[in-house]
Amino acid sequence: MSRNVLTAVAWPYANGPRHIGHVAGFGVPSDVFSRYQRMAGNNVLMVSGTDEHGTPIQVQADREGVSARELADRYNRVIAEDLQGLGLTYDLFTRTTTRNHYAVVQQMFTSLHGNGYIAERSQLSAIDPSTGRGLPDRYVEGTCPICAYDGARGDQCDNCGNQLDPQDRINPRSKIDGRAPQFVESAQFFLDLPAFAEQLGGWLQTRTDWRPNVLKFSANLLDDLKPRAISRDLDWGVPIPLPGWGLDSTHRAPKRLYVWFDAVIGYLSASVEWARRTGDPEAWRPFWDGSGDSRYFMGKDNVVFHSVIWPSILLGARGGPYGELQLPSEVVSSEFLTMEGKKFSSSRSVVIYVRDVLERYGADALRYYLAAAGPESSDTDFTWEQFVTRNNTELVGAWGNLVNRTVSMVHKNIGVIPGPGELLAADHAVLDASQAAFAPIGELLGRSQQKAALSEAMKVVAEANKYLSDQAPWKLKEDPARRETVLHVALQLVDDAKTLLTPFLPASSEQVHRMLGGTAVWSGQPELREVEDLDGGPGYPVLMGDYATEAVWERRPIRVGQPVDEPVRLFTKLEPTVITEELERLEDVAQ
RNA sequence: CGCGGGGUGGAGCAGCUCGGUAGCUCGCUGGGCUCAUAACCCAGAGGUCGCAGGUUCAAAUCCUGCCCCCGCUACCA
Repeated sequence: MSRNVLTAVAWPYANGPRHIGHVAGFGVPSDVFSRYQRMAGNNVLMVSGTDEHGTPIQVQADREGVSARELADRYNRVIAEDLQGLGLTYDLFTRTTTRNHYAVVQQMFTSLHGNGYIAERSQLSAIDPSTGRGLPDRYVEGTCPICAYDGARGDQCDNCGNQLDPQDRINPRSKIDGRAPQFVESAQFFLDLPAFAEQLGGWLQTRTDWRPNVLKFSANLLDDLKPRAISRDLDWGVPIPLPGWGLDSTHRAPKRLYVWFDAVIGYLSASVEWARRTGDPEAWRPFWDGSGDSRYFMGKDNVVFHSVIWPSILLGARGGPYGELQLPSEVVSSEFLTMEGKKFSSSRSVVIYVRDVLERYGADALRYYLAAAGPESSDTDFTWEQFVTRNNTELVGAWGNLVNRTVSMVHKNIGVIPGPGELLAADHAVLDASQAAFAPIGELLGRSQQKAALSEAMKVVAEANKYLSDQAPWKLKEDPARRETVLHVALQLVDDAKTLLTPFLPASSEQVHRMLGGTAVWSGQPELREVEDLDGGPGYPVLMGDYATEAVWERRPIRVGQPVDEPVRLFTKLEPTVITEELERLEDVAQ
């Protein structure tokens, strides 16, 4: 029974390389989910891309003296490389600056506008006097008129907590250059979120299987929904597809669709782009027409966009060329990863970049740690000490060593995968337990309980180690038949564990697959491809891949008679000095 | 201020929805094994489950109050 499953992964903002907090939230969980779904026989479409519009990129580009597009190009590539290195199996990882994306966003705007959910209305906006661009509230700071705290920014004072209107602050100044912004009335487009409150409320009430924190938070938002601006005074973004507001507009100040509006539509535009690239432009529809599931992965700071705003857009655009677009089946939000007790912050150099960890310790080591100790249901602290410990005891000591000792014995004593011979009660017991693990672990993965799933899979590993100790095949030199049976059982357990761990540890599972005589690809990996824009824009890199591999979520009997070579080491044991080295590295960067 | 999450042996966590010998991983102590990256296996020590009340034959688990920590509060993407 094959289902269509859309895995929608939050779009990383293209203003720098990704740190491990980012990928702990959206990256590893979404890939574990997708890999499992494919192994379970479902059709998966996993899409995402870099989010490249908006003020922060424009500001950073100005600072570096390059265009926003150049900056976005740079980090789009960096991020795509980071995610490829982690082995995230996107069917398409694209970007928001493609012509396809612009077209889909504009179509959605047009549908919403046609259905009466977008209104034009005047709003007081802060304008940067040096560039003429709009300044988001976050970029304006000043003295709080209520408590006199200097440094109040956004629309709220960090000190006394009172809501502020930006123009009320004393001595307002731009965070970018310290100059006083001008406050001008400016026409903006607003999305009528209150129009959907009732419908969303009813829908959320049916979502009983979501994580409670997402549900409660979302329900809370519905009580106080306000229309929300979807345009900005900025020339970096998707043009507004109305007469007089478009790219060629000369009689109006530059305005573009606001970045959050175009970013969430990326899920749809990337699906459309994927379909066009596969040669069947309609292939995206089964993933959006309500016949399957759609699961969205993000950090908790992003929940509002996925549980309220994106569903509103989907509801409000109905009747357009994309038909009835399904609401999220589930919004999976991760909590935050902190770093040695502090919040991750690139600007304050409290940061560990994905690429550094990949380079030094490998993708599976990082994936394992984030899956085993990540912020699945509560904020979690990353420490190097824990990273080293878990790597050495669990990956190297338990799993890597199981593979190594088993394969090594088979190679030295037999040379091929031995047949089972006569199975005793102990053999049956451990084999039955291992086979029985597939269903409950799959169930856990289906419900996004990844920590529990991984822990259960590791129990199979522990059982196998215990079995070897109990049966002690190294003492069976006088009874080669029994020894072959024990090693056969042990290899089957290794193979089972390999399958169970594949969603978490794709690269090392592939290696185990090969050690046991597998020749076809077991777990697919993403490729970075240079492609042409489909509509005549500049080319760009994407992540795509062929993920239709041998991996299936069930026991596969090992192939008796296959030659077995000396084992390769799956993981590297880390010296404790790694901890101090990394901590010193952090301090160096911070200075 | 509002909302949410959390406080369980030295560390990190599960259990709490549907009350009934407090569980897992790491660390520690002792033993075993020696196939394996000093990895693996067994046994043991260590907790009045934040505090104070309440309900109950029985509470980590339900109710009330309090203390402490963290996050979110949306025009930051």
